[in-house]
Amino acid sequence: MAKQEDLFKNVISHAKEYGYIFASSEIYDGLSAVYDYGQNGAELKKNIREYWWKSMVQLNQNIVGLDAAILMHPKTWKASGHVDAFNDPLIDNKDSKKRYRADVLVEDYAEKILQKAQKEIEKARKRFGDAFDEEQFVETNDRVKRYLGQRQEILSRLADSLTREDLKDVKALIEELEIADPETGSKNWTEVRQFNLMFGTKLGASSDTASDLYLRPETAQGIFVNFSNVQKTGRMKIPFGIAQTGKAFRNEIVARQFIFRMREFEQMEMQFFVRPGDEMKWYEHWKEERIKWHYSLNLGKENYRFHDHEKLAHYANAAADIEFNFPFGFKELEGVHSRTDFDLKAHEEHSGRKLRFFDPELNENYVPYVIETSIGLDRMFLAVLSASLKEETLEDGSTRTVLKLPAVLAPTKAAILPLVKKDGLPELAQEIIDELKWDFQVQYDEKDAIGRRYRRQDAAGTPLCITVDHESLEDRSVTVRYRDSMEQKRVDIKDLYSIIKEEVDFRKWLE
RNA sequence: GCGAAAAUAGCUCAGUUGGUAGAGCGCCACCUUGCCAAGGUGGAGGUCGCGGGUUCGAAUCCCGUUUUUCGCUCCA
Repeated sequence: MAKQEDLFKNVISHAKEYGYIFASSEIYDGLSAVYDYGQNGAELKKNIREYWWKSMVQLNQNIVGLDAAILMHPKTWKASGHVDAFNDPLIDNKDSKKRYRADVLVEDYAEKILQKAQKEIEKARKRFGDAFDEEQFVETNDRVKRYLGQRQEILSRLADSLTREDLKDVKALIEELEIADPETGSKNWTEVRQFNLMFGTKLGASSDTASDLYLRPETAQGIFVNFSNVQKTGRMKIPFGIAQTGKAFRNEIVARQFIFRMREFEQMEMQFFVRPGDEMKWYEHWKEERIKWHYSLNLGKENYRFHDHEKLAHYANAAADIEFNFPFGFKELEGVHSRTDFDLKAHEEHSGRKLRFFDPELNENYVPYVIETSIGLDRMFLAVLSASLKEETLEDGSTRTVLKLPAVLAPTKAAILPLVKKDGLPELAQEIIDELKWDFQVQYDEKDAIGRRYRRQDAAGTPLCITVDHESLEDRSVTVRYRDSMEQKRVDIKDLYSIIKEEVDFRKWLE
């Protein structure tokens, strides 16, 4: 365990040292759970995004892209359920230090009263046998009437307080009912506080006329509200998908574990619209497709596993996570969800617009069902980075730090190194760069001994080093040195393009 | 949000009972060498996280605060 913590610390400090990730606004002490991507991080992140985008949009004729705005009409979040689901009144117990949802505490209490009433009913049923009339009993038995009345009173007062956002009254209710911490029995509660998981902002410059908006907590809704636009203008036929990458924002109570849980993060989502009844077939299809995508990067199959949801969200009828073995254990990396027609139906109701598809084969109109694949780009970044960082012991007993990034994702594809910085070697190196830079991200380095430069590129994740020496001036050949094997071979300068291409080719990696 | 720990140069860390701020690595320049991190010379870089207090004097003692890490909690 201690070893795992060390590994995670190494990943974090390596990420900073080699220009991958910096704390946001670091010169002002940083901003909690917000990070910036540095010169190498920006490249790696872009390459991951591109690897995903190509696999979705470019390789599938029935999937198209979209780039919806972060700001959306406030009704969107009412329809999606986020206004209700992301608004939790929370209360802490001062003795046990446990945190609970205040409304759940009260609801559980009301549930207990209901159980008492049901016990009475069961008792009566046994007593009266077949002659038992439940309806009549409930209406006439004082004890049952009292229980049910009590329950009703509690629940309506809770609902009333929550709609008025009167949190003081929720606290008062908990005190009046003498609700105790379910685990410890303590009644020493803090005030009830509202945590809105969505970031609010204002549209309009003057504060009195401005209207309240939210920064989107997920990118999916941008796809749903554009369903008909894309379907009609793209002449899309079911089944088809809409893919999107973009920022989403959540005001997490506790955001931690480096870039794993951030307040501002980037999602890569694809919503696949299918005929109702076909959803399980497509759910299985996309589970398989997505895990194949992950395996293609060779980060180790043993580092992935599926986790099927037992408890389903309000919108789903099947859901699985693809979990990755991060330095702090297996955690969610991607979700594949069968979202039913929940979202499109909700938007139909709230907008009054039809979000349907006319299926010529069935000759009927329906609201399509949706299979969602949703992956956190920042989490994928962390997965790639932490799985790639290796400390190797070489044959001679010395060690080297090497970042074995998949070459297709590496920020710099090749470093061009003159053996010495004289005799015309730098000039030839520069000539090679000027030829390669049109197709690949390449870098020049002439500082320090050649061995040291190799190691520097190893640690930064560059898959290839190309060394120019005196022989190069005579026969236009150079040494290519491979990061992972440390092997070298002599090649012609004119072959460099195809050698690099072979290493970083999208098709070679994904097919 | 609660509890615990930490914060000194780009990085890793020393810094004695309170007395002018240090090392190694890295970085920059020049010289030398040249195929796996190891040569030489010179140089830049720090209000010791921030704010207050005690003191003749605070990196060091006290209080507060911010950030980070770990545990709990939360996670459509």
